[in-house]
Amino acid sequence: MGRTPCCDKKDLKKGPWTPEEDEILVEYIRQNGHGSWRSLPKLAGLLRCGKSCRLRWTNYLRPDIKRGPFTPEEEKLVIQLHGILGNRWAAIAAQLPGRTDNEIKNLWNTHLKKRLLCMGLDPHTHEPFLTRGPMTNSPASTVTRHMAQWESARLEAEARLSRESNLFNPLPLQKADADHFLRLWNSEVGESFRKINLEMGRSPVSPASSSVKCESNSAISAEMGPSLGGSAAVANDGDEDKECETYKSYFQQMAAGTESSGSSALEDSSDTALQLLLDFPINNDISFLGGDIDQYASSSGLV
DNA sequence: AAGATAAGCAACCGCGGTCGG
DNA sequence: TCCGACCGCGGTTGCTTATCT
Repeated sequence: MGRTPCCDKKDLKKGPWTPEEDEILVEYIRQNGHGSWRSLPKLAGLLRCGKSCRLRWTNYLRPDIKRGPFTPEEEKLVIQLHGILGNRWAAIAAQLPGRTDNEIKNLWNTHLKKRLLCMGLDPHTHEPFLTRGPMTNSPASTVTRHMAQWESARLEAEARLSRESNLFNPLPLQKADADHFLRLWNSEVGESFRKINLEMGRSPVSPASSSVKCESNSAISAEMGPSLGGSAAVANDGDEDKECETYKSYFQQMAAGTESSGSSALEDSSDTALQLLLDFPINNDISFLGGDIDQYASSSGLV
């Protein structure tokens, strides 16, 4: 019963790959495909375990891998997706063509995490350290997390779909993504998500949560930027002030919503948050959804 | 110039889900 | 239905290179 062991690890080489080994692996996969990773090393004549071969191929030798430094746009996208998905590197990598999960993980651990820390942001939550307590209960933060949950599920399904469709369909990924997202948004799933947001807005909110303080531009972008798709966390151009104003007005509306006791105000703030999500990043930051997103958005009455 | 330290990155390890026998 | 191998993923390690003192 069962299968034979994966590899007995005896006489198997470890450590860095040599150019000769790379050549053997590439040539074998080019001619035969990888098939079963377990049997590949033996068939190809490599003294490596299948796992090592798979890793080498997926992280380094695959022909569609984009080498070289990350562009600011890619870094921005990684930060935003991390705010939504957390440390799910494979799901993040699925949105960055040519980049591997390992590469993105390394980028995050060596660059982006430090960048957020320098800005006073918690790399795990993307929220400011200083306003951590009240903010975690703030409506903005709650809305963000609910959105993140929905968005997380969407991206996971999307990543799976794109992997599968790439096997058979050479069509550009981005258009398909945009279609998929908008169909989903306009479907019952999206509808129920919007209802959840409204219901969540009715739940009691501590008065302390209204004391939203904008410690700095970066503090604002921590709450709005990564999670809602804003870009101030990595903004490096002249739009920072404009973006900050957008964030400030967002929080003013959030604070106003919690100060008034009526549920309608909370519903409004949820809607406002949703609207900002739809309005704010659509032309810039959720570029992976496709260049003609405006057309889809307007035709579906989202903007 | 040399040693120490930091940064970057490739690769390994272990876990959990899935699937085959 | 159960057991165990396979696969993919995220966390971690360790080597190499760059920078600092």
